[in-house]
Amino acid sequence: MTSPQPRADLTEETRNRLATKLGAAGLRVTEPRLRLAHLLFRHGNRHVTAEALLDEAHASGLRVSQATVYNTLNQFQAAGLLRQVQVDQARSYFDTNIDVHHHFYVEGEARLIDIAADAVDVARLPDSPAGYDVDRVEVIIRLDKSDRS
Amino acid sequence: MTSPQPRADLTEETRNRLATKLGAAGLRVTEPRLRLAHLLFRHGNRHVTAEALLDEAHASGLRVSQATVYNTLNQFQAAGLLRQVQVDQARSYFDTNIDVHHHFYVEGEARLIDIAADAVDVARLPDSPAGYDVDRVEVIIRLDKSDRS
DNA sequence: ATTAATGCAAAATCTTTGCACTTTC
DNA sequence: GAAAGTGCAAAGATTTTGCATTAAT
Repeated sequence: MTSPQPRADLTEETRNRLATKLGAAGLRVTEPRLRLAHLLFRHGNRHVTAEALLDEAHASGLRVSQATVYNTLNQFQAAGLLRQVQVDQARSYFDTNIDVHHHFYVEGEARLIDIAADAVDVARLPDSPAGYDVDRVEVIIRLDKSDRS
Repeated sequence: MTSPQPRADLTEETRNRLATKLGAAGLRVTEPRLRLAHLLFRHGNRHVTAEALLDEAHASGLRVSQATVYNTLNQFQAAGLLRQVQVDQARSYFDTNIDVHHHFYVEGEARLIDIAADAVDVARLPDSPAGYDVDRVEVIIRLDKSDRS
């Protein structure tokens, strides 16, 4: 029998890396944040809802409250570690990919798929209304299941 | 003194036009729907939240319930008379412009501005994942108030 | 020591729903 | 008169908040 691994693969090295990341973002390094950050960032880019992250945290043995998950997601977003994607009126999605890019979205499946920035060419943009600047341009390609004939 | 106008400028002619529109969309012609449709469609394109429409209805002397406003907006949307725009996790916006077009959005001001389809050039799109078709392409240009230096 | 983070439960928002009654077709 | 719409209030769902306790700087 191997011994239980309450902290999964959160090694000292990973902890240090994440602690640096949090520190650089101006966030205090706490155990819940470290472990949530680990869940979020360990495996490439992903899209996550608050509920999904809470479930995942619990499944991984992390006892964290709903409030902390919401606070953490919002703080990470404010700190630029996550991006919020608005595709569904019901839930918010958080994207660990903070580079400029776009999304496919399949309604009904609640599934987001990243599109690399250079895969879409937004050639021309209208002038912004006077007094306003472009913050960012979001392209969402809404998909339907194709019904073959 | 002129007599009160409980139905504002909802003339017989307008009622007939709207009744035809509802009928063509497969919706029964009822007084609340007719009056809400009038508020929505009388003055060019607009963006409206359920709350705003309810307030407007009450201000115009129409006694409708919140439930009816939500039902009506959802039915109009399902019937293709309105388009729902997802820009804010908090509230849903309904757009009376059902043609292909895009939006500016100013967060914090809860303001949507239409962009004509031909003012944006989405030159290249990635292939959709296998088994899925493009329903529609949505471009949202998020704006910030420009701070002059 | 100060300041911030966390948990818990309650509150706040927006939206939907159940059901009795009314209206449309 | 059958089917659908409406109002009312209650329920649902997601997200936020207040406050006491705990942890980080």
